[in-house]
Amino acid sequence: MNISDVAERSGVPPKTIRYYEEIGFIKPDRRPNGYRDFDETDLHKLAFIGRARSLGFTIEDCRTLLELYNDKTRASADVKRVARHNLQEIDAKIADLQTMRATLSHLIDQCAGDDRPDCPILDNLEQAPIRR
Amino acid sequence: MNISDVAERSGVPPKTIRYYEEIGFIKPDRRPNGYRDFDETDLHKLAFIGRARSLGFTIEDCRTLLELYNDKTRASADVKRVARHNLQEIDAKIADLQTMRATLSHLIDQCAGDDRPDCPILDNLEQAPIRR
DNA sequence: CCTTGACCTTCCAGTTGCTGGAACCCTTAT
DNA sequence: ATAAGGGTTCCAGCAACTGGAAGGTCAAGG
Repeated sequence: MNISDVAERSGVPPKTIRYYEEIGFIKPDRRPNGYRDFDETDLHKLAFIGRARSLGFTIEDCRTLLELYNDKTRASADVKRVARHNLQEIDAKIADLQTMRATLSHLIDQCAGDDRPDCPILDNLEQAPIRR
Repeated sequence: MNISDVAERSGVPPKTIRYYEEIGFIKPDRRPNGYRDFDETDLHKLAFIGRARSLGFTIEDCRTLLELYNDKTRASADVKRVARHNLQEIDAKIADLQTMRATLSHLIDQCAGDDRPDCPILDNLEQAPIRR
């Protein structure tokens, strides 16, 4: 299979596939003309990584998951642990954004939004940043 | 004021302050020995940018906000517009993360998390990625 | 006067996860 | 023969810093 076929079928763009080869996720064969030749296993792996990425797993998470995926004797508990960790990170990001949202939304409500120059948003931004 | 003083008082690390100078946010004086010499205005601007960043404004947003901040005749409506746009982006990110969270959380619930190798999480990851 | 340590400086590289573009080769159809 | 549409490599760049190396400066202590 050529790269554009596997891109279409896996949903991962060619550029990204080359990148995933570069970082060692897949090792497709090469034809005599230098073209990459993908098999069904490559296809599965790419779809797997693509889906994991779209669920917010980092590249390093994917590396771990891919090992577990390749190891047919792994315990589901190991996978669950990685997934739980990812879920925690997602929750932390959501909480962070919701805090931001509350503050900003409050500021927007306070601002008249007219032609006058006085603006509570700018006034508030003069405070020290929120440390994290 | 030296860089570490202004870093402490503004809450923005020295490295980041140098970076902000590089991209033109501030233009502190220089002493004969080459050290940067910050005044109160620099301090205010740095705190302003730091706080805006912590509220999810991008660097480009900050550039716009800084102009509005410097322009004492600006209309508060202009500031409000930038802030509203930022709020929309934050909402979009939250929605995205919540979708991820729901899918992942569902998968985790489905997974026994024991010593056996069968795992609904891995099975599901084999599906095509979520396109966006 | 010398040393020590805490500052400060610049510059280069790395982070994350790709993405765009240039320059070039290969294949297939007309 | 040629043109379109594959494929290849390599280099650069995005955001927004952050770390580290190599070196200059300053104030205090022995």
